[in-house]
Parts: sequence; structure tokens; C-alpha cells
Amino acid sequence: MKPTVHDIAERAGVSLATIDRVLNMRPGVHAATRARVEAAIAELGYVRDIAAANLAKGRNYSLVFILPGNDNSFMATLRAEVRAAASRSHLERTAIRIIEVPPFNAAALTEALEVARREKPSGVAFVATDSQDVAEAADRLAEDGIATVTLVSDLSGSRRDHYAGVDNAAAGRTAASLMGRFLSSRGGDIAVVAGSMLVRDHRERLEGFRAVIEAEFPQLRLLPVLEGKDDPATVEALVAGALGNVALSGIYSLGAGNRGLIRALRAAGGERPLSVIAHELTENTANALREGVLDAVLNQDAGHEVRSAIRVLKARADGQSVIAAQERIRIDIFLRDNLP
Amino acid sequence: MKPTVHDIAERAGVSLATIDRVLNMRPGVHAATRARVEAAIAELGYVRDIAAANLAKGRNYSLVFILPGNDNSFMATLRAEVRAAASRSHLERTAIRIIEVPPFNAAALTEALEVARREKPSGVAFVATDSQDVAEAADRLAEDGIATVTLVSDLSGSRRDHYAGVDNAAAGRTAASLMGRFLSSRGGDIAVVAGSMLVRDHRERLEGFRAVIEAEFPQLRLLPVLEGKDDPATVEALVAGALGNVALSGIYSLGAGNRGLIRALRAAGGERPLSVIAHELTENTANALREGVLDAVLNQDAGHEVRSAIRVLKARADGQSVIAAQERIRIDIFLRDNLP
DNA sequence: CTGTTAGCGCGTTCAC
DNA sequence: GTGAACGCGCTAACAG
Repeated sequence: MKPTVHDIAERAGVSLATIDRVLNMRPGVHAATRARVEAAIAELGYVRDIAAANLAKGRNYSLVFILPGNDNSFMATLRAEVRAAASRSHLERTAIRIIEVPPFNAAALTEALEVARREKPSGVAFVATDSQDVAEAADRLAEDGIATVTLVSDLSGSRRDHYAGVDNAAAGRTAASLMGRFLSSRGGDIAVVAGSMLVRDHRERLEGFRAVIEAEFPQLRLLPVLEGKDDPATVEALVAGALGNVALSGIYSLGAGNRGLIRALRAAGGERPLSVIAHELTENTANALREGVLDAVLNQDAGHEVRSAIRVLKARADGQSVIAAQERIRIDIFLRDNLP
Repeated sequence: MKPTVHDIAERAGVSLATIDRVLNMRPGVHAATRARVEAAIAELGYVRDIAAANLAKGRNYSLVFILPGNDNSFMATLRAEVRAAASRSHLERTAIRIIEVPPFNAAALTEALEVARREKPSGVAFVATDSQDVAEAADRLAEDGIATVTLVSDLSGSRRDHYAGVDNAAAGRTAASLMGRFLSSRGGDIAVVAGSMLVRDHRERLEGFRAVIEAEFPQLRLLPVLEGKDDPATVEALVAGALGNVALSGIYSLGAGNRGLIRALRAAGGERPLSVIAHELTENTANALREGVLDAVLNQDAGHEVRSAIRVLKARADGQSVIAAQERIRIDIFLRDNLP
């Protein structure tokens, strides 16, 4: 039988209240008594029943998610996943509140973090815009004992507890490797479409992509990066322009706004050999894969990211550890053949 | 405030015991009373607190995992993941017992299922050998109200509750698609090494692979399948033989025993262009990827499969539903560039 | 058929 | 500094 507080109280010769004080690191216990209790805990191999504790406490984890109000499918999916988690959250003693902020806006994010802090939640998850101010705001949350997790895009130089997102440099390298192999020995120009160089995930993907292309596929030339602002119309115009280049062999779209990419490709027709790799699986990109307009889509599972962020925030909030492997967000590679 | 049994008791004008009987579908309640209670539940939007219920019941989920005592890395990893889950299981009111059976042996598996059944556990997970006897044994478990999940390889024609594994036909198609594209327009022979055609996962991978090669890469010819029995030495000999074929352009190893595959490839040297794709990421295959001996590795996350099986078994055991997306096991594609 | 009561393992008042 | 008693939401005897 699993030992309970009663067993350790008896073993240590003290009352339940004292056990509780030791367990919750509250003051008012003689050092000697505390030592006796701790010894009993160790000897009996007691592990606290969190479910019972939460029941007794009437504990509920209040979580704040700060999400950019971006107009692209991926962010829409992310918001939907957070809402889905929120809708089943009462079952898990969790209350999730969503704050929407303008995208690519460090000041707005800093302000939102401050608002969240004043609510004294158990934890905060946010899609980081990489800036000094944001890092400082995140550190203030940490100082207040609020668990923090960055979501999708990480934050440099802060004390956030965890990053729930993919290794974006590896994603860029993977895209380059796939494209290089798909093109075999063929040479030519590669166009890269990014959203904004202000977010760390896009920068990292680009760096990874460039490193592998330069090191391993010297016959391919990277054209100057096109900044599409994650906006379909902008992306469409940029890609349409790039398609005018007769030497173009490949396109790597590392940001959002793929509706524009796909429209431009469809308009151009699939006559010439062109390897196209994009990010994030949506209805649009899945259809484009099926049609052969896209060759591969790298994806991060938004549902997994959200569930992982919640697990980590809850665990941190009560000082528990997590299963590292479960919280690692994979880079999913989708071809036409392994669509869900 | 979340409604509790007290609220619905008051609303329906009955006592807690009656509520409990209705909630747990126990007999001994007037149809009219039952209806009143159910109405109250619906009106108040009551959702039962499983944690509290389990606490009161002193419930513990007893789970049996039946695993083949195979000597390859993947099965070793799978067993390790089950043991890891078992070691943290007491925290989750779960007791996991492992039964090892000889691999590819339907009779032994049938017997093990029967043994498990007599223990009356909450649920049973097993790596299926695809046979009629096994299906019948699984159905007997279902009849006894024991939740059943197939792990890694599925079982045809049975009432198992869930399959925790990848879509192996899609995996085969993906391998073919990658290989075809890596080889570009180059033609040649493709060798396929399988473990055994007795397990459904291997058969499905082969069918998927063949379908895509035949439909889309007519310049590639599939050689007769080599059965390596998932045994490194056997695989090594078979692959060494196949490498004598000067027209060989690719190797697809869809089973285990990749230590042998890799040894044979290393011995042959990497002089000629050869596209090699294997299954399951292990230390061995990861190193082979880094060296360029393998081009891609398709993987199923054993840890995810085990955790998923446990979640599903527990949920089924108390009639709960699961988050479908969370239980979908992905086909992970690893290149040198996205190794963990 | 239905209600009463005593816990499950733990946290939190209050007295002592 | 320490202990006893009650309650969290639910279940399980046992009465009625």
C-alpha cells in the first residue's frame, strides 16, 4: 500500500499538521522535527498525491496565453487549439484566458505581459517577439513566481522556463537538404520568402537553410530574401516576380502567407521543374501537396505545442518535473504520401 | 462555481446516493427519478470530477503490456519505454505489468492474452501478430469488459478498442516517394528488405512502397523481397548479396535488423550513388544518417506510442473519450539535418 | 427504491 | 511549535 501522510505522521511521531508544514515548506517547525519528518518521508518512499492535494486545496491553475492576432492560417489554428484546450480545461482544474496582441509588436507584447502579471496567474505562455523589453517583462513574471513558456518562437536572454516550439535552425537545414536532394545535381537559383526578420523563428530557419545550401549544394544560388510580412497578397506579388527568373529552381517559403505562394504557383502553371517547400500544414498547403504544387511541407503541430505548454506550466506551477521527450516538439515533414 | 453532486442533488430533490447511482449507471433507481436527475445534470452542465471519484474509489488502473522478446533495438526501446512508464505509474494510479512472448508467434501471444484475461486487468496492450486465434483471444478480452489496444502492429478482424501505431501503408508510400525523388530521373533496381510477411505492419509498408514506385517511378524496378527475419546477421548477408547487383539504385529496409544493413553498406563503401531508407531511429541508424550511409529514416516514436496506449486504456476503462489528434502516431522522417 | 453516513489523501483553520 | 477537526467532490456501505 502506498504510504500516506498518516503513515509518515505515525512514523515520525508527529501530527498531520506538522507533516503538512514540512511538505509545503512552511515555517514554524523545529529543525529537529523537520529532520525527523524528512527522514520518515525518505524511508517510507512517500510520494504526495497531487490529485488529492488539489482537491483539498480547491486548486485551479489560471493560465494566460498571449497570442498574436495574425491573419494567417497557422496562427488561426494555434488560437483554435488554445480555445479547444480552454473548453476542456475545467476538467483539468485549469482556467485559460487568451490575450490577443498585434503581431510583430514588441511594445504591445511587453504591455500584455505586464497586464498578465498583474492578474497573478499560475503561468503565462506567449509567442515571443524577440526584444530586450519583452525579455525584461518575462523576467518580471519569473520574479513573481509565475511560470513562463514561450510558444512557437523563442525569446533570447530571458529566464523563461521552457520553449514549446520546434528547433527552427534544424527546420531550415532540413528544408535545404530536402530541396538539394530533390533537385539532385541540377543547379539554379533559389528564392526564399520570409515573413519578418524580427522574429527569431524566421531568422533561425533562414540561417539553417543557407548554411546547408552553401555547404553542400554549391550549384544552387540563394537569391536575396523576400520579406512577405506573412501576408498572402504581398507573398503572391513577390513570388510572381521571382517566377520571372528563368534560372529559378526552387522556392523556400519559411513564413506564413502561403495562400499567396500557392496562388502565384498555380497561376504560373507547373510546366517547369521547380522544387517548392513551405511551412505549416493547412488545408491550403495540404491541397497544394496533393496537386504537386508543393513538394514538401514542414510542420509544427500546434495542438501538441499548446498541450505541451499547458502541461509544462502546470508542472512548473507546482514544482513538478515533466517527461522531456513528451515535450519535445518535432519537425513534421509532410509529403503527398503521408498526409493525415 | 462548478456544479457538484450536491448541487444536482438539491436541484433534483434527491440524495447524493441516488445521484451516484445514476452517474454510475447502477440499478435501483426509478425511471422517473433517473430522468429528473439526468435533467438536473443537463441543466446545470455538471461534469464529474474524475480525480475526486478515483480518490474516493481508491481506484487503480491495472494494465498489462504484452511485448515480443525481440532482440532488435526498436523492441528494446519499446520495452524500455513501457518500463519507464511503469516506474512513474504509481503517480497516476496505474500498475503496469509486462509479459514477454516469443516474437512472430501467434500461439504464444494467444496464450499470453488468455493469461492476461484471467488477471482481470483494466486494460491490455499488445503488439499483434496477425492471426485469427489472436483476434479471437482479443475479442474475449473485450467481452470481459477489458480495454484493448494494439501497439505498433495492428490486428485484423477484432474488436480491439484502438491501435497505437503509425499508418504503415503511408509509411511505405512515403519511403517510395522520398526514394523516387532522391533518385530523380535515375533508373535502376530497388531492393526491399523486410522482416516477416506474417506481421501486418511489414506487409502494409511493402504494399504502400510498391504502389507508389509502380505508379510514379516506372524507371525503377522492385527486386523480389528479401526476408531478413529482423535479424542483423541475416539482413547483412542478404544486403551484401544485393550489393553485387550493378544496377542497384536503392535499398528500402522496412523491418528491423538494421545493424546488419549498415554493416553491409559500410563494408561496400559509399562509392556509387545509392539511396537507402530504413525504419526506426536508433543510435545505429542515427549514426548511419550522420555518416551518409543512410539517406532517411522513418520512425515511430515508441515513447509516444506507449504513453498514448496508456492514456487510451485508462480513458476506455472509465468510458471517457480521448483527444484524437493527441493519440495519432506520426510517421517521423529523419534526415541528417533534423536528428534530435 | 431511496437516504445517511463515513471515509479516500490531503490542506486548512482553529485552539492548545 | 503542535495537534484536532472539518471539508474538497465523490463513492460505498448500510439502513430505511
